[in-house]
Amino acid sequence: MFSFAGSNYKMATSDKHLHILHKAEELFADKGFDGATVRDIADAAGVNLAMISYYFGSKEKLMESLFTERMSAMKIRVESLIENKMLSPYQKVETLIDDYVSRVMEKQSFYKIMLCEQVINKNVIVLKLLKELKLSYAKLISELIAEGQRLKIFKKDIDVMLMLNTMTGTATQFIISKEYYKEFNNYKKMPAAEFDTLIISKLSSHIKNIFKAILGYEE
Amino acid sequence: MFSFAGSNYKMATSDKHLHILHKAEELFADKGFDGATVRDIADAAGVNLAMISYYFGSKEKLMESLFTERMSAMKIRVESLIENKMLSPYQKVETLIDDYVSRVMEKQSFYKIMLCEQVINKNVIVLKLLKELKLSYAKLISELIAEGQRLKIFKKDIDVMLMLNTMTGTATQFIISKEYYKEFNNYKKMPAAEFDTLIISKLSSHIKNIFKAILGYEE
DNA sequence: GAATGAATTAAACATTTGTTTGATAAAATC
DNA sequence: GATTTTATCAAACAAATGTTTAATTCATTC
Repeated sequence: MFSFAGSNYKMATSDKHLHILHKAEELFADKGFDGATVRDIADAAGVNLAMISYYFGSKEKLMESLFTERMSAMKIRVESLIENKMLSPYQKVETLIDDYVSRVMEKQSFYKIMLCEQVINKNVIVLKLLKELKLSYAKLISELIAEGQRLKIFKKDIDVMLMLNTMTGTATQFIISKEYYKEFNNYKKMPAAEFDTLIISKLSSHIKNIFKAILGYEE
Repeated sequence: MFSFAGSNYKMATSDKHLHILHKAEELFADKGFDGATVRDIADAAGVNLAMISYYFGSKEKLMESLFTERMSAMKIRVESLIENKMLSPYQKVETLIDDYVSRVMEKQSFYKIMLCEQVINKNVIVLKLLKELKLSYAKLISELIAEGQRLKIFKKDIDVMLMLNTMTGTATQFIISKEYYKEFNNYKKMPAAEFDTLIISKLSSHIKNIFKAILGYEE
């Protein structure tokens, strides 16, 4: 029996696997990898302490599992977008931004973890996954930009990685200073869900404007 | 006697205080607050383990001391810039960006720590300092922008905090993905110091261009 | 329905953690 | 120069940590 959301019911092993993973994700985001103890995670997931080692091998490997799970999904989405023949280069850029912003807002916990892991650089497997994602991402976008440059709709001499830094930086910076934003702009009484949709559109159009300026694109 | 940089010489108490603080800063940036142990810090600073508690009271208070020391300097610099009557609003914006970028690059360790602390939000005193800085910063810049708007050199309806997010986000995102940037742009053979000065000017002009677009400013 | 394998458990394990102690050395004060 | 205060140290402390154990329950297979 497995206690979850108040009621008890059986859960497939792979589901339980995921359930633990996502509870760990929340705790890692709130307390950091070293701050969240295996006991915290086991309690939050409603499983016995020993199950963490039993399922994942170790706390470190649990973190690696989380990264593998979350990051495999990301890469596919970007690649399929780039390969879409129906969209112009600028439409691809816009879709990319929309996609990125909504994904960051939806998976805030994971993006917080990514941020800390990039600072600390301890787990070599996580590091490798991050590097792989980052470089392949930059490469894909580079080709996209180059295509736009051939079509003379984008400026020459664009620092792609700096541009991407601005997108990821703006979005991740936002999730860690969300509360200050609320307070400063008097959004404190607004329901959380409403605020989130509002901010997704604000962030998206903000970044799109920036990208237009960087790319020298005019519609 | 106090061992430092290979040789032994006496050091004033307040200097030793600072010396420990800055060694701790490096370790917190590399390993995170929970990852860096008091023993690590004592070893790195070349002092006895017990001296940390003796000087600072606790590991947490050591962190708070670090924040108090580093952040008091920041606020003063911004305020004196804003009050400078010799500069036009846009010149102030440019100086602000130059100032911010070079400070982030110069104090990379501390900005890494700030990033993680904002994610984790554990130490209430650190949290309070961060909030205070962030809001007072946004307020000052808001007034500066409003002045530019009165003079009709800046656009209306500017989301100041989102704009600042872009500046801080781009810069901090850069310091945590510096190595990828080097690799992607084939800067790997360049000496570290040369790369740093290069990147300061690149980052500054990048952010200035973005701000020009956001503010609708033309020279 | 007995036998096999997987899942779950409470307890124990060895380290590591931040902090304190009590003794000693150095410096400052009178 | 004696006394008081401050600084330093090795050792000890209790609590917390990730992991393992060995027993037990559950599910599946024959």
